[in-house]
Amino acid sequence: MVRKQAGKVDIIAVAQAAKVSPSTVSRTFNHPDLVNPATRKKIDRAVRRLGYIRNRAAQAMHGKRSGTVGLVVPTIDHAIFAELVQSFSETLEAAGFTILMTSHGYDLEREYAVVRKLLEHRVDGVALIGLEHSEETYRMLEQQALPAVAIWNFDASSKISCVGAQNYVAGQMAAQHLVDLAHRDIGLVFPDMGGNDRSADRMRGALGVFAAAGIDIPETRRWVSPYSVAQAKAVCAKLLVGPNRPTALLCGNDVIAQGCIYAAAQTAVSVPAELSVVGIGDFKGSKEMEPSLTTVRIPARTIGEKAGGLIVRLIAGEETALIREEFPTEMMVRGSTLGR
Amino acid sequence: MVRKQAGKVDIIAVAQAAKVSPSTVSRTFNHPDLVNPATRKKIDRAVRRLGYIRNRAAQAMHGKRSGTVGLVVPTIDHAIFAELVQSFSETLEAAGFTILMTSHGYDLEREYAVVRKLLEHRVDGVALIGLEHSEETYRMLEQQALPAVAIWNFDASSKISCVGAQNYVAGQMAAQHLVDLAHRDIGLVFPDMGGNDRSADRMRGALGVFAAAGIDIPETRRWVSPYSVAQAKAVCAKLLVGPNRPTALLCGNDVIAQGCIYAAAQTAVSVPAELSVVGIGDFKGSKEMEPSLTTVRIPARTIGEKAGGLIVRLIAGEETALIREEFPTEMMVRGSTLGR
DNA sequence: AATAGTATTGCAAATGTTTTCATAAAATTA
DNA sequence: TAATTTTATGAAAACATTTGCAATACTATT
Repeated sequence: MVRKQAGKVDIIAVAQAAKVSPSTVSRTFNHPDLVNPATRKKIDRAVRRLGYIRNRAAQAMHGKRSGTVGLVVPTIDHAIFAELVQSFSETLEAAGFTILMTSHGYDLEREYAVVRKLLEHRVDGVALIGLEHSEETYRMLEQQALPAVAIWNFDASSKISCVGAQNYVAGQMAAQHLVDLAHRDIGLVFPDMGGNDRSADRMRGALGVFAAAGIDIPETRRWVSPYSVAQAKAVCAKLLVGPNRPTALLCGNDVIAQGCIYAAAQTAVSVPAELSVVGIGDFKGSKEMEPSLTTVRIPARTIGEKAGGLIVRLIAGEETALIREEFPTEMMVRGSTLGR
Repeated sequence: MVRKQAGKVDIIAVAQAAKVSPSTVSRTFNHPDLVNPATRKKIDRAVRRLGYIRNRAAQAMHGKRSGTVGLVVPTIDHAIFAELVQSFSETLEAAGFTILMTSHGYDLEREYAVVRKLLEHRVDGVALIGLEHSEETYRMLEQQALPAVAIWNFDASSKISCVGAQNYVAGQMAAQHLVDLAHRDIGLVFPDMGGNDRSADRMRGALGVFAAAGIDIPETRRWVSPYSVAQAKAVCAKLLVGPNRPTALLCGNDVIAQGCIYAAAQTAVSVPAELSVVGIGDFKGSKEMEPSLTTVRIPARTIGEKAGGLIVRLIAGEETALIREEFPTEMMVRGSTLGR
């Protein structure tokens, strides 16, 4: 008697049930046009009856694509990445891919490890957030000759394909807006910059504009806040009490800006009359809050979609060179800022 | 001369480079204690020099686990799922798994298709959101005897393991709070209930409490809003104008509640003096907004973590029965509600 | 020094599929 | 009706690993 693990339905079991060879079953899946409709029907029935599910792992061994794309994010739990990830994965799913997602919590060493793990799973391509990655990560990607795209940042001299905006410019825009409104005493509230080139670029852009306008931002006017409404609110609440407060706050992103606006409400500082607040990102809800948030729009959905499309093309081999797509940022002037 | 694809480094190439057999290389990875430390070092060097990356697909063929867990969500782009997904995946990554994530946009047919695709990739387990799934999906999971857990809802008679809260109770709590505050003219703002048992359960719970208190909520006091601050704000702004408005609003979740509060600010209706607003979920930021949102807390992080832990145990075979873990909801009374 | 263990290693079979090549059957043409 | 082409199928090799078994090389024991 043949030993037959219950529930262990493979292509051979299907072949036996349908009284054909395994090759034919395989063909029904991969090249249906090559098999007789009648046979196909028999096989379909057997597949259904046995509850057979193809084994992509075994397919992947034949140099076939695995049908997966790796996505590496610092964390999903940020409004902005959620939006990005959603549009990126929608695009890829529409093209028949499944997303292998991992996060590294802004730790570049861990990023290397997770990318490596993705490669072990033989993903057909990888997407990373930003352009700041360890040498090792870049080397590995290059050596494996794997389609890779960096999402979120645009850099004309990036080592891998990228789809995104110039955070540097976003920082400039936000700063310029405040300068245009004649603010001179400006506070900066930014997240920590370790392993986060987005933030660093924005800060650089902003400082450049301020310097050009002859505005100095001393250390005492710079605050660090994690990416969290709660913590940003706490940080801002502290800086807003007392008479010596800035007339405007430039925040590293919208979540921090949101925290600042709530802090102002809490401490009865009127926005925008007494304090202008500008964010960066234009997250969902920023426009709706009261007062609505003045911010620099970075088109997350579009970027996610385009990045998805690009990696599909890269995998299909339709695109072979290094591709860089830039999406412009846009100043969204709303209710949270006012001229001096 | 042996044909040798450049960059095609497999275990055999490593074996040759290290002058051992492929078996030994394999063992260095899977049972390092069985191989001589000196040999191991040789092999390690070869691996490093050649940039070899193991092929999990090939491993998975030997009945070994794939090291992946499927996660199926309606969408990631909701604050609440982001939090859940993050804590779930952190737990799994810590246990060495990689997440295969897909979304279905609240379409149960599509859900079946994506779960099937996950099975093709031979995930070691699957996690789904909620307990409302198609018959086919349940059947397939059962037939494949795959570790599966439903996250978010608790139901004492669920067909698969579940880790979550009772949305029914959450609805009750929110309603009871308003009843306790002596509100009688109450409006309901809920998302559409198709493919979304969470919402439906909350609504049922709330209506039960109102009925018991002798409060009727006519059709004219029920509004539907998608899960979006912007749209919720628009819906609420409309219902708040005019003299005939309810004294309290019970919202299907915090995002909608947030929209309502902004709408009130926009239309100069004072919260909580003129209008009480209660949400469900206690998302990040709900506590910080001004006024802070009264809501029913569903502990997303904890649920995500526990669900992750459970599926790990299920996969390891440490847990074999159907497990159901309930996490209690909690009424968070904050600034957005006031007695009549 | 002989024996019995024990630690290492290699060989070969097995895993679930795809694909090339060959063959058989059917359809078309002369 | 025979020859030719086309269509449909199967056999077997290939893919990159793991693992049971057997063989060999050490160690410890007497």
